Amino acid sequence: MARKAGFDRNEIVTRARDLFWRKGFQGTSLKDLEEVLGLKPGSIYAAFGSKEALFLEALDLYAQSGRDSLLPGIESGSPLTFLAGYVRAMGRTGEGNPPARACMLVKTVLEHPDTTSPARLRAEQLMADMEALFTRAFVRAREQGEIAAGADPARLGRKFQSDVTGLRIFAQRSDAAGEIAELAEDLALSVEALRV
Amino acid sequence: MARKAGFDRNEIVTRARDLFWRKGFQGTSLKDLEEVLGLKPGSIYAAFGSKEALFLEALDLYAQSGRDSLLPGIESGSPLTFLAGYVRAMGRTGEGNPPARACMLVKTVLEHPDTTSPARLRAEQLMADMEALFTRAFVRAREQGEIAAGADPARLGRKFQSDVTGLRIFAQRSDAAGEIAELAEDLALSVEALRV
DNA sequence: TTCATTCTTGAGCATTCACTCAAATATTAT
DNA sequence: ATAATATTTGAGTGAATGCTCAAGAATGAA
Repeated sequence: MARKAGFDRNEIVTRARDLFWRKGFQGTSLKDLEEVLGLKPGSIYAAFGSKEALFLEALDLYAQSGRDSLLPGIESGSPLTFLAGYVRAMGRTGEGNPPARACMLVKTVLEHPDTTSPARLRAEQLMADMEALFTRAFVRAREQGEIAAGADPARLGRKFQSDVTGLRIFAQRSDAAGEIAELAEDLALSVEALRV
Repeated sequence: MARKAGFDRNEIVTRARDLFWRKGFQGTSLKDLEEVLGLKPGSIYAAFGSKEALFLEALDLYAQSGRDSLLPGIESGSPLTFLAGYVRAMGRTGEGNPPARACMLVKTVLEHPDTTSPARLRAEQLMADMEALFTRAFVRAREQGEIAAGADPARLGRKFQSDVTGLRIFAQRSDAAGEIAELAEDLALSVEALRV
C-alpha cells in the first residue's frame, strides 16, 4: 500500500501548542513552526491544511490538558480544598518552577478582535467549558456540604475563573516575583472563606 | 521660517491608540494606520519614527487617560464607594454603552513574550503605576476610616487590579452578556465587604 | 516677492509572510 | 523485485509587511 507518516501527530501538535501559547498566533511564523516541528512547509500543510487549522488543533489540545489536570481534583472528596490548592500552586513560580504562563484561551481571545473568527469562537467556547468545570466543582462542594446550601455554583465558578485569570495575568509581570504568592494566597483565602 | 504640521498630534495619537487597542500591535498594519490616521507613510515616519514609537506613545496616552478618569474618584471623600461604583460601571455594558474593552496594557503584555521588548517593559511599568493608584485609593480609604486600620493597602490594591483584570477579560466573551453584571456585582460586594 | 525651511506625497524598496506543487523518496502489498 | 501509493522536500509563488527617500507643496521670515 502506502507509506506512513514519519512523525507522531500528537507530539507535533504538542510542540505547536507550546509555541503558539508563548508567541501567539500572529507572533508565530511558519518559519518558527518549521523549526520547532522539524517539518517542511509541505508536510505541515499536508497534515493540517493551514496555519489556522493547526492552531485550532493546538487550542483543543491545550484545553484538553487543562481539563485533564483539573478533573480528578474536582471529583475528589474535597473540591474546595482542591481549588484553594490549585490557586496557591499558581503562586509558587520562580522557585525552580517554570514561570506561570497566561491562559492560552485568554491570549487567543484578546488577539482576535473579530468575534466571528474561528480561533476566537473556539477559544470562547473552551473558556465556557472551563467555567462549567469550575461550576461543577462548586456543585460538588455543595453536595459535600463544604459550602452553604444556598450558594450559587454558577456564580462562584464564574468568579473563580475570573480570579484565576487575574492572577495569571498578574504573574506575567516580571517585577511581580514575590507578590504573586501574596495575591494567590488572598484568592485562596477567599475560596476557603466559602467553607461553612 | 518653516511650515507647521498639518495635523493635531494629540488627535492622531488618540486615533492610533484606539486602533492599536482594538487590533493589537502586530494586528495593526501600516496600511490600517494610514487609513485611520489619514496620513501617508512618510508623514507617519517623519512624526513618530517607527510603528513601535507610535505604539509607545499611544500606550502612554492610554495610561494617562486611565489615570485621569480615576484620580478624582480616588481623591474623593469616599474612595471605597468610588471603587465599588467603578467596578459596577464595568458591568453595565451592552445597554447602550460601548462594549467593554480589555485593558490595553494587559493585551500588550500578552502580545509581547520577550520581556525585554520596549512595548512590554513600558506596559509593565504602566501596570505597576496603575496598581500604585489603586493602592493609593486604599491608603486614603484607611485614612478616611472606611476600612480597618490594620488593612494592607498594597495587597488590597493588587487584589483590586487583579479583580478588574479578570472582569474585563470575562467581559470580552460574546456569550457573557447578562453575566457580566453579576460578576461585577460580586466584585463590588467584595470591595464593600472591607468597610468597617 | 523671494527664499529658506519644513512638511507631505506616494512610488517603490527589501524582506517576510502564508502557502503551493512537481519532483524525489520511502514504504507496503504483491 | 516490482508496482502502487503515500509522504517529504524545498525552491518558489504572489501578496503584504514595515519603511525610505527624492521630489513637490506649503508655509513664514525678510
